[in-house]
Amino acid sequence: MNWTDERVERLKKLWSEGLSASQIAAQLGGVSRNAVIGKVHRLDLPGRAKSGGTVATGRPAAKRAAAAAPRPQTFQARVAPRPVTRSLGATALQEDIEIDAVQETTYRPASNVVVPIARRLSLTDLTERTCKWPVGDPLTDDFHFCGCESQDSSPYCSYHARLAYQPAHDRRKAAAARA
DNA sequence: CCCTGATTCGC
DNA sequence: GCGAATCAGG
Repeated sequence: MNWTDERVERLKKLWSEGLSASQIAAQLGGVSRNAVIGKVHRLDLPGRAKSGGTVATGRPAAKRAAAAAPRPQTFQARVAPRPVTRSLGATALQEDIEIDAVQETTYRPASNVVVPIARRLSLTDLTERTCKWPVGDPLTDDFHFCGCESQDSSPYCSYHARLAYQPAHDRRKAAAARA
């Protein structure tokens, strides 16, 4: 990716607004957070005085001569595929529960399901370890993602994973019971 | 481990 | 100039 004037402007703006380098990288796209940080320094923009990082000792001298390191991957984790068949326009978690869990399955009455506390993350705040369960109407600005800690490499937290991946036999039972 | 920014240096 | 590798700190 090329640092066009326009992209540099966006970088300056976002950096001044206090976004982290990784968030800016995600927003600009096509660059790593390292690239963003490097650019920030080259532009001689004011650093974060004291937050997070500290003065590093820098890289130890040459060592990657023979490396030819394989490029890790510029993560392009977009939104996860929609898990459930309905309720795209649901406004809140509670509604998802009613529609998908209560009706579809033979609801277990007193199961100790812990409803996660939504962190209301926006798209650019998602990482590979945050729950990507969409909440709200994507067309309105109250739309956000659950953002809870996701299990293992799952795109969802444990709670939403249960809603997303209902075993076939569960659904069948529910359907039979209804009919 | 997750994240943050900082630095060096091969390209 | 660019940014991956690496470091150091929360």
